[in-house]
Amino acid sequence: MRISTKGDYAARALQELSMHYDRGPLQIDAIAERQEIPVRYLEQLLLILKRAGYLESKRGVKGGYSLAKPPHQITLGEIIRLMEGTQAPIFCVDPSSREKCPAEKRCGFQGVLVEVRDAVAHILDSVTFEEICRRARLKIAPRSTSYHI
Amino acid sequence: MRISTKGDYAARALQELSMHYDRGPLQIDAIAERQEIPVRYLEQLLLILKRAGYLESKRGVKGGYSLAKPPHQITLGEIIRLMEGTQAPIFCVDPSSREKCPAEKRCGFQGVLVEVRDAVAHILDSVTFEEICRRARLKIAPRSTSYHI
DNA sequence: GGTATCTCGATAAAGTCAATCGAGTTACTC
DNA sequence: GAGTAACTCGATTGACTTTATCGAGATACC
Repeated sequence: MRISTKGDYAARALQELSMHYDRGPLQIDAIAERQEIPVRYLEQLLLILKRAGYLESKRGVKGGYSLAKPPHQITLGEIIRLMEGTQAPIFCVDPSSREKCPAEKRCGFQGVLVEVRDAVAHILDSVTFEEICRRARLKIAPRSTSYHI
Repeated sequence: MRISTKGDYAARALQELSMHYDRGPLQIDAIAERQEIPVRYLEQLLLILKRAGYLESKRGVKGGYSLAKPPHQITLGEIIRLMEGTQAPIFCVDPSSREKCPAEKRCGFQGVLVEVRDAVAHILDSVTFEEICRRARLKIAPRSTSYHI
């Protein structure tokens, strides 16, 4: 699995939105500025997230984006899969691909690659954005033990 | 981590050479044919493997490539790293990269990505080409319990 | 001397990634 | 109801990477 800027930016945007959850919409410009993402590119990514049901948007003055569900119901794994297309390290162990490996019958490492894929998926699917927020807050204010959303 | 044809082809070539270990050199054409790899492309990959010390070559009639060390001393992990450049899912957790993440101070998922990187490395580094041969042979002749190199 | 084979660097075709742009549409505010 | 702030959407572009392909050469064996 490789994470390109697409998945990276999307995850970072969702982190910002999670940290702002229940406090009204956040504007594209604000997210882009805080995470140093090109605005016009972020625009596209937020649209993808919206169409997939993760975000709600509001137009006009005081508009912006907000989460369509609480941070603890969104995992990093689903976002990466949505943005990157797959998590498989190689096409022959990609469940969403129907392309078949020509050497499958004499391939000794396909099994290993399946293990890799599953290990990665297990880690990413077990982390929600609530957890990501918690970790981000620990970095920003390491001494704080309180927990605000 | 993503495995492109480069790492894929290299690993498959090494598998062929491992299965032929101690039985003299194998020619590029033979390897290419068995694994359905473009000959002129495989040529380049074998050169990389040779320069890195994994292969020996012999020119002229009955020449070809052979392993420079026994299959159990080569891991899939080192080959993937050699061919793909890195195993890190993203630049900010790539130990060989000096590029720094601009958002590190407020990033909640860098830790998760480190976990992913280490999990992948652990799996790939624990598999040698001896093991890969064993698995390939099981596929080719599932009933055989004998073990030949 | 001739043939089989590896060696090496240059080049090219194709695809992907990461934006950038322009022209909308919607909704709020005054 | 005019104006402005904000999201929407599709097209395009430039750079880069991947995946080869090619031609000419060097080496070893018979």
